[in-house]
Amino acid sequence: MTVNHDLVFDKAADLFAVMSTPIRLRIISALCQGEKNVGQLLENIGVAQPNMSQHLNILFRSGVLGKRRQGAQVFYRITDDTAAKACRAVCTQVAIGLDVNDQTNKEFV
Amino acid sequence: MTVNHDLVFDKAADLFAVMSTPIRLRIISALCQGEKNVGQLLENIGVAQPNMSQHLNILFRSGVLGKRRQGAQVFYRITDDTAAKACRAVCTQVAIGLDVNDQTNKEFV
DNA sequence: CGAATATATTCGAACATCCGAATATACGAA
DNA sequence: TTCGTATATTCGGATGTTCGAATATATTCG
Repeated sequence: MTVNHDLVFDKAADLFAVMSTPIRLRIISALCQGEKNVGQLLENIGVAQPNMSQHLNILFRSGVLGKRRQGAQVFYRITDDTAAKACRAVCTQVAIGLDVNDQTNKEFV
Repeated sequence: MTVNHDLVFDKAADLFAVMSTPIRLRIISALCQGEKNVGQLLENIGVAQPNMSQHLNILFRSGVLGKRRQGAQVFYRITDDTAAKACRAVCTQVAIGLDVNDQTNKEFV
């Protein structure tokens, strides 16, 4: 039994769309270092709080992130390794391309 | 000398945006098997010719594809391995997720 | 309970994207 | 040059995305 290619490309395109804004890539990158709550993400990433919330929701609904509430705070974490790896791979390659003086630059998580 | 993260995330997001439609993923996937001209791509992918041309142009301008003219035909090829690998990796993972009966499904180029 | 903090939702405008239709350009053959 | 084929461009409408502003909800503390 083999999978329907139409569906695969549709779903893959959806995932790429989820990763198609710098803010969401920043969020994924920040969470690669481990679970963080919204306040911590706001410290790292220059974006308004409601805007952050919307981006987090997009990442959550797409399955890239999971969340848990702890008191008044909500902690997000990466739940889709494929997305995180794609983020890391592409960001690393882009960084190498931009930084021709340091081809070993691998600082992207 | 270290690269500017803002720029990296911007450029990576652009690349993800380029890969965020099923048609363009199909094109990339088809070209992983080797260079093809526009007519051949039209045979493989159900899309109108002007539409195909627009998608090819987007992929070309972003650096994912290269092209060469040979007579009346234009041949496209993959020039950005990172994009092709990201396409392959994500499509394969999505396919595995969709096809729980065949976890070894690796047919995506 | 009321106030303070943390996070989420809704709304609307600005802007971007995708497609189909029509048209344009490039090349080869006659 | 004219015709036929191959590919590209332009335009417009429909649709989607992003952001800021305003507001709503959830939780803790006093």
